[in-house]
Amino acid sequence: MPERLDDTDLLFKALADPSRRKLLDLLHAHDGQTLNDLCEHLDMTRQGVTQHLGVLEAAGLVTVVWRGREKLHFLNPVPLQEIYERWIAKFEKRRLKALSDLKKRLEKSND
Amino acid sequence: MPERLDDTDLLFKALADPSRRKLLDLLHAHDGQTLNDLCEHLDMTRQGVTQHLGVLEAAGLVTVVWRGREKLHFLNPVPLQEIYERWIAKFEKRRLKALSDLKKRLEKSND
DNA sequence: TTGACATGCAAGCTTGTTATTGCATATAAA
DNA sequence: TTTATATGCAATAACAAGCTTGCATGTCAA
Repeated sequence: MPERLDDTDLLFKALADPSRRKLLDLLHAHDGQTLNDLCEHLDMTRQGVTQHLGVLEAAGLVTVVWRGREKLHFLNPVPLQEIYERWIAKFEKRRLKALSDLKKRLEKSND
Repeated sequence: MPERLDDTDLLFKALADPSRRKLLDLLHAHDGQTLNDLCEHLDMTRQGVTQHLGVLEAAGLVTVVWRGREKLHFLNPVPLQEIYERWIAKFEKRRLKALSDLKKRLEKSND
């Protein structure tokens, strides 16, 4: 049976591939591109790109709107914000504390 | 031949596994734990945990110090900060702009 | 209504990842 | 110096990921 993946896993796995990160950059540069637009910048078949976009969609990083026979892709940065809060800000506090402890130690050693 | 991975790739791939994220949380809760300490919280063999820690080390997220026959593990949050700057702050600006555009549109529609 | 275009769906190949088992080595403790 | 502890290294098996090829479908334009 296929393993059930939670949202965090979908998100980090989506980001763990250079082609997908490139797609995010492409959409950041110009939102609302069609599949064909995006394909022109990646060195793989259209079907490969489709699969990557599917992963980004499943992770909630990309939203799709159909216009006739064209599929327009839009970036959704909200999940990135969630990563920040859960996985960066939390660990950042520790880093800042370490710096401040170091500072205190240095000041103390100057006594 | 094995594909050469850049730093960003090592970092995101390191984060793309729930066991490794759990290890980061464990070290965040209590830094400097030995391999055996960490093993007690994961449902896999010691060797499995060793391999995960190797991935975290390669990504620069964990640093190791030997004390006799014990291996102590320390968290390094600096690479997370780099992710923030390159992959979150950048996209966050777009999100804030979208919100501000929405606000302007709403204000306009109230005229 | 025909042909070109934009895309979907699915099978299959190749490679990478995760975890295991088995054995080896170095350090500490009895 | 023997035994237990903490760990490393390597081969392998099971599974997942990435990409391709081939064909199908819906939409637009002449």
